[in-house]
Amino acid sequence: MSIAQEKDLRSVGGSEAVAEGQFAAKSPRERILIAARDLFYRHGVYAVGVEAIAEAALTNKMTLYRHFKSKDELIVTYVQQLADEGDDVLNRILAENVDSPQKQVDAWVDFVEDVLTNKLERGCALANAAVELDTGHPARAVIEAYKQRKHDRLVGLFRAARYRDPGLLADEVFLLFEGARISIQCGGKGPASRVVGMLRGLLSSRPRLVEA
Amino acid sequence: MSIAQEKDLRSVGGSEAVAEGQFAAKSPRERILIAARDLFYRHGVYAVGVEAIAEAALTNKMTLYRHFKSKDELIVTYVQQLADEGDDVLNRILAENVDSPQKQVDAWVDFVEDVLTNKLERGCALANAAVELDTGHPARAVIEAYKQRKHDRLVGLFRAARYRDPGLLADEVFLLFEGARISIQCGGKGPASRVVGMLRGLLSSRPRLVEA
DNA sequence: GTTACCCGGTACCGATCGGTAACATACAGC
DNA sequence: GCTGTATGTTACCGATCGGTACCGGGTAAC
Repeated sequence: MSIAQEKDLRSVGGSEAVAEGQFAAKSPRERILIAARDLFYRHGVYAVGVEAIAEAALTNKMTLYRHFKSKDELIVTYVQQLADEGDDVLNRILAENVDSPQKQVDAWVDFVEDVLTNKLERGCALANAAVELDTGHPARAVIEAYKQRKHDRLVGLFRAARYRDPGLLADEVFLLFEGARISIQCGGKGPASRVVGMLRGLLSSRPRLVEA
Repeated sequence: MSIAQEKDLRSVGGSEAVAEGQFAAKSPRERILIAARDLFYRHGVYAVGVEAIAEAALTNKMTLYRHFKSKDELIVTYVQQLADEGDDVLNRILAENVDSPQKQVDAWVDFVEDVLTNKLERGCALANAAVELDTGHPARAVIEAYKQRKHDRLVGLFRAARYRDPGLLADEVFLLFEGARISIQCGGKGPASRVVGMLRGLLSSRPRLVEA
C-alpha cells in the first residue's frame, strides 16, 4: 500500500465515525497538522510528500501551501508542535504534584512508563526528525533546544527532590530514556522494555540530602 | 553546496594526494561502497541519490547498477558492512585481552570513549538508517540482528567479568551508549559527553561475584 | 588479432518531487 | 443584493528521482 492511500486517521479519536466527523469538522490547517504528524512520524519527513499529507488531511496541495509557505516550514511547525506538547505534558505532571517533588518524580516515571509501553512504535518523533534533517535545517534548532530544556528541567526536578548530584542523575535518566526510545525500533527491544524498572531502582537507591 | 558536488573523500586516508591515489586505485565497487558509506552517514540514505554516490565514487550510475541491482540492495550492503565491522571491532577488543575479562571490559570502554569523542558527529549510522527505513525494509533485519547480538555479547562479557546480574548491567550500559549516540545530534551534547565517566563509575562500583 | 569482459559516457525513460497559476465554488458580513 | 475571503479542483511547471539502453574504449587472455 502506498503512503498516499493511507487514510486511517480514525484512530485519533474514539469510535470511527465520530472521530472522522470530528476530524472533518476541524479547520484545514488543523487537519493538515494532524495528518502531517501522523505520516511524518510513521514514515519520516523525507518519505512523505506534501500531496500525501494533503490527501490524508481531506484537502489538497493548494490549501496546504496557503497555510505553509513550504514543506520545510510545515516540518518546523510539526516539530514545534511536538516540542510544545512535550513541555505541556511535563508542566502538567509538575503542576499536579506541586506539593511534593518526590511525587513529581514518581509521576514523571509513570508517564515514561506509559510512553514506553504504549505510544512508542517508532521512537521519539523529535529524535527521528533530527536524524533525517540536515544540520542546517531550522527545525534542528527547535529540537535541540527542546532536548536541552528537557534535560535541564530534569536536573531541577531531581534537585528539588533533594537527590545528591542531581546533574549526574539527570544525565543517566535522560540517556537511559533516549536510549530506550531509539532502541525500540532497532533491535534490543528487551533492554527498552526493562528501562522503567531500571529507572525506578535507580531513583529509589540514589542517595539524598538530609533534611536541615 | 549540493550533495552531488561534495567530493572530499580525502579524509579517508592520510595526506590528500596519496589518499586520493589510493582511492582511485580501488575497484569501482569498493569506491562506491566508500562513497555510499560517507554520504549515507552524513546526509541519510533517503537524501542521497545514486548519481551523487556514483560521482563521489569517481564513476557513473551505470557501473553502480552493474554491481548493485538496486539502491535498496546498496543500502543493505552498506548496513551489512557496518554491522560486520562492528562485530570485527568487538572481536578484536576481546581477542587482544583474552587473558582477563576485566581488561576486555576496560578496553571496550576505551573504545566507547574513542567513538564518542571522535567519530560521532551524527550518531550511530545503523540507528540512523533504521530511523529512515520503513519497517519492512530488508536492511532493518540486519540492523536489529546486529544490535541484539551486540547486547547479548555485552551480557556475556559482563558475566565473564563476574559482575552480579550481568543482564541488568548490559541493559544499562547498552541503553546509556545508545542514548549518548542519539543525543549527540539532537541537543543534550552535555549528557553524551559525560557518559564515559558514568560508564566507568557504573562498572567500578557494581558488585561482583566472589571467587570460588 | 580476436575474443571477452569490464568500465566510462550519454541519453533517455516514467514517475514523483516541491511548488504554482488559474478558475470555480462556498459562505461570511453587511 | 454585493463583496471579500477561504477553500476545492485541475492542470501544469522544472527538477530530480531510481533505473535502463546503447555505444565506445581499454585491456587481459589466448
